[in-house]
Amino acid sequence: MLAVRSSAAAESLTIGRLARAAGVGVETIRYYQDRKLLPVPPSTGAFRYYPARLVERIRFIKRAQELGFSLDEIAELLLLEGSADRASIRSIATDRLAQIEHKLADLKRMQKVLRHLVTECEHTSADLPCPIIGTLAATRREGA
Amino acid sequence: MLAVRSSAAAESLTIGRLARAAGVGVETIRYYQDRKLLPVPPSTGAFRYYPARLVERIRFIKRAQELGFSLDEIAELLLLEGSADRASIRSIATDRLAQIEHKLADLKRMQKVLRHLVTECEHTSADLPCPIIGTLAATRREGA
DNA sequence: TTAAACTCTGTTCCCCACCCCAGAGTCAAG
DNA sequence: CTTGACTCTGGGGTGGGGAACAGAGTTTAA
Repeated sequence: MLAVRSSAAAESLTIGRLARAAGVGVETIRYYQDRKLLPVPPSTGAFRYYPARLVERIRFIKRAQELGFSLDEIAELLLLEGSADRASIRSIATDRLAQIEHKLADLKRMQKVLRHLVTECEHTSADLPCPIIGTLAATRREGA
Repeated sequence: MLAVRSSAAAESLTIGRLARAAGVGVETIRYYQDRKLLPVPPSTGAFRYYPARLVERIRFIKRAQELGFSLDEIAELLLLEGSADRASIRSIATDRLAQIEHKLADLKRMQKVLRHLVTECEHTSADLPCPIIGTLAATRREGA
């Protein structure tokens, strides 16, 4: 008998079982509690017992993380969960989208430069100094 | 007379002047010293004096950072600076390029999913639950 | 009943690239 | 010679997302 600690049919789990069920570590759950992403159930006795539905909540968090949301953003999403305020939810998502697009632009620039440098390095005479180092070392004199 | 502390014509700077000349903070220089990216000059007297050529070295570091190299990678590049070992230099650069391309792929996936979710959210009835939340909350049952 | 496995709270550590502070000493200009 | 700007060493904090551990108590299966 490890379940049914709280009222009626709500199964409850110890923190370790909850962690395993959700595929995270125990410390992660405690960390999410600190970050207010998960509730801290009252301790009836020595241990705390967690409703099984928190498994879904943890998976929500993990899926949101895969999309690049920070834990703070996820906390906001959780507050808005089940609310009718879809504009606010969209706003968090579009902010995140903008961050992603910004980062994409950065990375594409880097990719272009690095690709160019590697190609240069492959195709210039081995007697000359390496163009990768050379470019990094060069003081760019804009005008000249 | 604040220069010419060391031998002959090599101008030397205090750490603050070096920092300003290179456009970084004093702490950054000390940090780079800890990380072995910059030498720690011997202290002749109470203060240390830095050769002006370190300005170029710091700029090298900063330019490499803009291309996304970590300080450890930059340390390797600095060791190879001036060497004829262009294959090793290229190898560091192509590793970094691979990291960038990996990250680009991740971000493009996220972008795609988020764009889709935002569009869905905009175009579905306001009476229904928000599809952004819904998707995050949904337990993916692969088979069904 | 006993031993293994678990839980509790609290603290500390990890990576990365710095930033900020304190207090004491020092240097350069006026 | 004073003043103000600087330097020295050493320590702490940041954010993100946890991991690891200590020491004591608890539960549970055999």
